Amino acid sequence: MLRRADVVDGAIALLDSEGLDGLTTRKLGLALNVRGPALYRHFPSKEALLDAMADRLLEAVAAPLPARPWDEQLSFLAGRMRAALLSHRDGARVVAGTYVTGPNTRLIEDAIFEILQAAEFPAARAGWVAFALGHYVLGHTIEEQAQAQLSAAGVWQARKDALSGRPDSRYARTALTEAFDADPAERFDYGVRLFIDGVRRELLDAPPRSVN
Amino acid sequence: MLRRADVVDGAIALLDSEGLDGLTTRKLGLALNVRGPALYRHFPSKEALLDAMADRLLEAVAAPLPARPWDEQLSFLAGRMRAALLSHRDGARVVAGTYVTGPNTRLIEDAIFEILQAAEFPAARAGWVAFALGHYVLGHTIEEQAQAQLSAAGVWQARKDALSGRPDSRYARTALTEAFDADPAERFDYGVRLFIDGVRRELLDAPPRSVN
DNA sequence: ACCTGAACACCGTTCAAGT
DNA sequence: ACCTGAACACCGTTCAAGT
Repeated sequence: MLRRADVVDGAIALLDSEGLDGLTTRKLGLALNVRGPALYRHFPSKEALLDAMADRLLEAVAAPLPARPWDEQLSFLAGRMRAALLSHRDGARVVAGTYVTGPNTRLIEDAIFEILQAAEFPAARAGWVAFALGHYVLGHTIEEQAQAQLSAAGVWQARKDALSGRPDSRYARTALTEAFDADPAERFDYGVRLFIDGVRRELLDAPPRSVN
Repeated sequence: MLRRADVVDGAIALLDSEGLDGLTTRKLGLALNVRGPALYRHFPSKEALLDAMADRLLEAVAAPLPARPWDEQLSFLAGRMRAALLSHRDGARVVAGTYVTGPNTRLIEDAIFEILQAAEFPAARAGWVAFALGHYVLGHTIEEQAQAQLSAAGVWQARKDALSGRPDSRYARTALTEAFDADPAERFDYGVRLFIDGVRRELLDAPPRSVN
């Protein structure tokens, strides 16, 4: 008998082999030794299945954090989110497609709030920080996976080639080649660091009156 | 006779009325007084059309910037990107779907490089800054539009209601309600500011040796 | 209770044929 | 040169019928 969790797991496995555009109810049914319509016992629509997949993809992110200073924890968590979204083909697009609101999203938000609270960051802005960080991670991973698809074809190299024969300034050429050739993980961490530096400055600007 | 630019414009108009999922070659054909297959004279595939739409959506962002300090210019540009992606239904998803590489993307990148060069920001990291900012904007607008869809249904309100009856900490509840109720534009600008503060710190840490 | 077969109303894309 | 009609190989989803 088919269990709901098996459907989600099977869907994520099929995502890896077929990609998001190749993920159909018929193929998923066959992979689970069932016919497509049987899936509708567990999910009212394919969209609902995608929602469940998105939450499943974020599961590992909600694990407990090592004890560290707040800035390292935030950076660590961002890295974990990125790793989770990249761990399956089109993972970022799956999560971006649904407005994420599953249980794991809440757990991750709570983790960020605990970090910020420990750092004595104002509660009124903690949600803004959590959203901003999440949006950065989402945007970055979407583009990383899109770029990976294009690299598989030759499009990426073609764009790099077009670069060298351009009338751009030396500054622009340096900026672009350094960005294209960089290790994506390093480029990602750099953005996280800029962001966290901004958070730190916010802490210094409006120091919490912890002595009251 | 059908011109390529008319197809792109018609597709964006249809995007507003039907949404990305309702944008089909058949409907677009009819809206242009033609049958679906006629579109293949101008685009080798629907994906190629979506690429052209993405570039078209970013057109307004590439306009010249007012003379201002670098940080205001960066913030202004980010706001313009956001406005462009939000100006049509599912605009962010259209841009996220394609790995953006059209002419307007290049113009926007160049604009950022000019801003950073004027601020004497190191060329080797300018591309990283441009990408990071773009990824934040993309992630934010995707979620903004997804949230807007859910608001149209009642899902958003439902989640807010679920919030009040939760055993969360006071800190988490404050953080979440402040994030949900905030003006999205303000929340967006806050994230941009964190980010720009990080860029500013980078400038102070490794000051360019402009006097050589 | 759980699943299937057949059907409905669609898709993107191809291509011979029309004008 | 530009477009259409018809067709191909699919989709998500519904639902009566099977077991």
